Amino acid sequence: MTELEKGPTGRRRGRGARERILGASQQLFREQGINRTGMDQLCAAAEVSKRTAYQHFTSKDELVAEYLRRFDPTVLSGVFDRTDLTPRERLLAAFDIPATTPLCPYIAAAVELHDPQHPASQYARDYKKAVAARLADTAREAGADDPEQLGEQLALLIDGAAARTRVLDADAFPTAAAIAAVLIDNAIPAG
Amino acid sequence: MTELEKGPTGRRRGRGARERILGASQQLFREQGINRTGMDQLCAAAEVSKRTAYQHFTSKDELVAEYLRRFDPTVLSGVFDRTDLTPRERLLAAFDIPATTPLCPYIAAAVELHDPQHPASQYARDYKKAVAARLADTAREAGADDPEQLGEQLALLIDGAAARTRVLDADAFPTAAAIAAVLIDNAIPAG
DNA sequence: GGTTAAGCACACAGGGCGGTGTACTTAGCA
DNA sequence: TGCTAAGTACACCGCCCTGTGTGCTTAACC
Repeated sequence: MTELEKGPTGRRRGRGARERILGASQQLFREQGINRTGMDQLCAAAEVSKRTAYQHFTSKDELVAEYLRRFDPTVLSGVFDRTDLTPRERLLAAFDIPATTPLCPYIAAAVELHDPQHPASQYARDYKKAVAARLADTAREAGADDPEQLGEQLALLIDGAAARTRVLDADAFPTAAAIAAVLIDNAIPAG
Repeated sequence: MTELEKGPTGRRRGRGARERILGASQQLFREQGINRTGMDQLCAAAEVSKRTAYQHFTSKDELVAEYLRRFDPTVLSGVFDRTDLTPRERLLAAFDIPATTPLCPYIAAAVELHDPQHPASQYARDYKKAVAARLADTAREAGADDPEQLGEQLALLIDGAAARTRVLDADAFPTAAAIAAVLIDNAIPAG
């Protein structure tokens, strides 16, 4: 006599609570921020009882850490995997994507959590370094003089565009892309 | 028989509460963040009773707005006023200063308040635009081809360095300064 | 010296949040 | 069919936070 909806697996709504919690986190933490999203609201959105949530994650901090660790990087990695683009085009394409995303969740998390020792802050650093490394790889592929430097510079541009977009409420990625074009042309001997 | 300390004006500690509140805000909001700083703590630091604080500011939001509106921009404006430097040197000097400041308080406020309609968010936008305008002025003075564009670009670099410094817990301003040097040299015909 | 504005001390209301306790229900499996 | 793991519903605790009410004290100025 249950009126609960059945998922694609044919299981009861309740099954797979952990994934639904993480899914709701992705949405709510980004839209509203971490501190402004209470566990009550999050559980309601995930269609999960609060008790269950605290059986999967011992605390909200742990949930936040997992949310950042598991942050879906397909948006950015998708750019690096596009074989139809030249390395130079791939570097520039990195500035087209994030315009849709309001602000890099790692920057927001670093501000909101405000504790460099927080496990989530560690994941944020890891992610930032990983992005810079991938940019450096592509820069090397493009034949840049100093790929590490260029990768770090491009990563800084992305973060700057993200932060400025957030504060000014206006897309700053075109400006960043223009700078990137200059840097890339300066760093690649042949052009 | 009062044991209260006397200030330089000879007045009782209690006088000038508003200024002390704003002063404590400057320190605590920056060090701990806005949301993590309670009014109790702030009043204690300002040596002001809570009741008095709420007579000067009807709400914490109003205090936050005033804190941002009154944010002391001498650090940055001091750079622009240095007549001993060439315009080009002044543009580059803008990347030496903010290393001491943990993160531009406006970026932090935009994340913490999370509401573009918040009056403080308006002040944040005003400040960002003002900085970009001053950079553009100096760029024009330096003979740049497109001063507005260069000013916007340099402002983005500053924000990027600030954000990245915060997340990575490592000074990113040298990287930003290196990019700035490239942009400036590219934008000024004579060099 | 008396008036007035500014400030103080302190308790407390009201609400939200993180987190827990308890008793019940369901799905899957042997 | 009966056991177990997963989930549910819901009340509840304690904490902290913003904001207020009340009565008292002090400084400044005429």
